[in-house]
Amino acid sequence: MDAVRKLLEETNPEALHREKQQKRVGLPELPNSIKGEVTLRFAPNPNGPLSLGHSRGVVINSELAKINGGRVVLRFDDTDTKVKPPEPTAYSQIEEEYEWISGKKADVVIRASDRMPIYLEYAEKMIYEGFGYTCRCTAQNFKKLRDNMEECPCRENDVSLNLELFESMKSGGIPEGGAVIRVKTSLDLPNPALRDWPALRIQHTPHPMVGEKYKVWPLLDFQSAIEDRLQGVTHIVRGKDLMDSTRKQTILYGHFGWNYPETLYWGRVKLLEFGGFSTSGMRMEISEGKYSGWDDPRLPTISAIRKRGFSSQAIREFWLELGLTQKDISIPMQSIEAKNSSTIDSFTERRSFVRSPDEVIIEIPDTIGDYVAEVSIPKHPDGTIPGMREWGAVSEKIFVEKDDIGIVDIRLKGFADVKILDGVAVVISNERTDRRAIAHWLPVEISREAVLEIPQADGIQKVSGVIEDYELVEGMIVQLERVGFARIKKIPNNGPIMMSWLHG
RNA sequence: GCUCGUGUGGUGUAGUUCGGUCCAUCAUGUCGCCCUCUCGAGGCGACGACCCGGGUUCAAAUCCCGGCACGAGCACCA
Repeated sequence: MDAVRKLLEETNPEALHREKQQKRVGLPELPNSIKGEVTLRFAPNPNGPLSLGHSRGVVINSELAKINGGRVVLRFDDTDTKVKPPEPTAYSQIEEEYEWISGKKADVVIRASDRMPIYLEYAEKMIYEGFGYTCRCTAQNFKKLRDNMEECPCRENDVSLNLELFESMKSGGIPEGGAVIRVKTSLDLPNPALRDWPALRIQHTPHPMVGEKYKVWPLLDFQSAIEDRLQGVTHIVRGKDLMDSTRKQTILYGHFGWNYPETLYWGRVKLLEFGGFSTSGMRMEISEGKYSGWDDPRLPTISAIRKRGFSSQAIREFWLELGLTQKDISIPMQSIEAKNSSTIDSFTERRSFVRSPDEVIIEIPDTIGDYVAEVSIPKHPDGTIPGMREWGAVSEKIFVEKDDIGIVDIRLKGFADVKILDGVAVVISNERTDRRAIAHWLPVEISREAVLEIPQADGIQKVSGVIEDYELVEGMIVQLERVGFARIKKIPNNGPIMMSWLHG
């Protein structure tokens, strides 16, 4: 060891003074970027509102824009009218959800369906220049040829015929599946997915936003490539399942004589409790009545988790900590919940919620010396929220959880040490006399019936009890002492207060 | 099958570019303790990892070669 040390002193003295390593925080440097001249984009399909999975894109892109002095283009990739047709209400909802997640409006908002003339123009230019052609092969036939690195017969058609066919496609003269516009690539590319890839196809299904105006629609790889160029996108951050998109688009950029943006990737994320994030899948299950709507608490959508009470800061910190690795990962929901706990805890008031409440009679023995019946408990134990919950003077009836009564010697939080026997709690002292367990409880006067709804995979579990009826407001998030975080969902004039479970 | 990508504790993540106190960072988790009054909060502590096999080197998580495992793409979806 000493020999090594000596050697190091001679050859590499700095190595001896290395500091204990620290964890790098925040996103890594954006390659090839100039501060203030960075443009990123977030391009969801508006076939439904945003899911938790989408929020990664919002967070990463908006954060990169923030630290690089750049901007984010929110682009609706709505060029599929058939397989994943757009949902008209999703556009504005996504804009709003983007703002909620990132804390800032998108700098630019565009819809691909509004910009069709531009894409068609570029398609025509591509054909005219000879690096695009109209292919009338069936998908199966083309695949067969492509797999053998063989040209399809349409490839040799001259430009005028290609243009003529393109016109015919646009005017509706060719049925769906009857033709496609392809980008010429080298056919001996090792990756078969890249060979003469399709850029535009025919769709006769009307588009929910622009109707039947267009019969030819660009595919993602073409539309996205053109639009990124037009918007001056400098950096693309996308899932690594889209690596082939990068390669296809790079070929197209080459044809046009453009330089492709820097591209970064993230791996696939699965939430253990939910699996993947399929918008179309959720859309189907909602319409089947399996879920009450996009904001059903069992769904991994932004609207659902937001309604449940997750903070956008927690979502941001969560994704930022995962960073930009290309690993495919599975995350337990618990880790987002832990993040949320730490972000909301300091500004979340405490309340007592007694489950399975049993009535207990308070008895104050004559032998007790100083006794105070008044109870007031801090709204937050650390004082981050000033003020007390003033319960007033405790009369004789209180509620205690069934399980706590069995403990016998217990402390009623914020009030007194008691001994509970046969439904009677004999007060020992207001002050703590020993290290007995502390239980939450409620005087009858300030308690009100309440039901806590806990979403489960197979339905909603309902836990009933009594809630501390002190300054409760519909919509507020509280931490139920010894239970967990919950949202006050509904305070009806009659009947129990409804609460929805957030997490522990 | 072809193509591409990824392998650091239970789960994530830092460190890998340019080999060196790296007996490896941080968070979460699990377990334990504490709490000036929540045993699902908070505080403190413990546990726990470089995919495998070779090679280069005084020195390998880091470089080279070969395996293996996992994931994704191969749609006229995005």
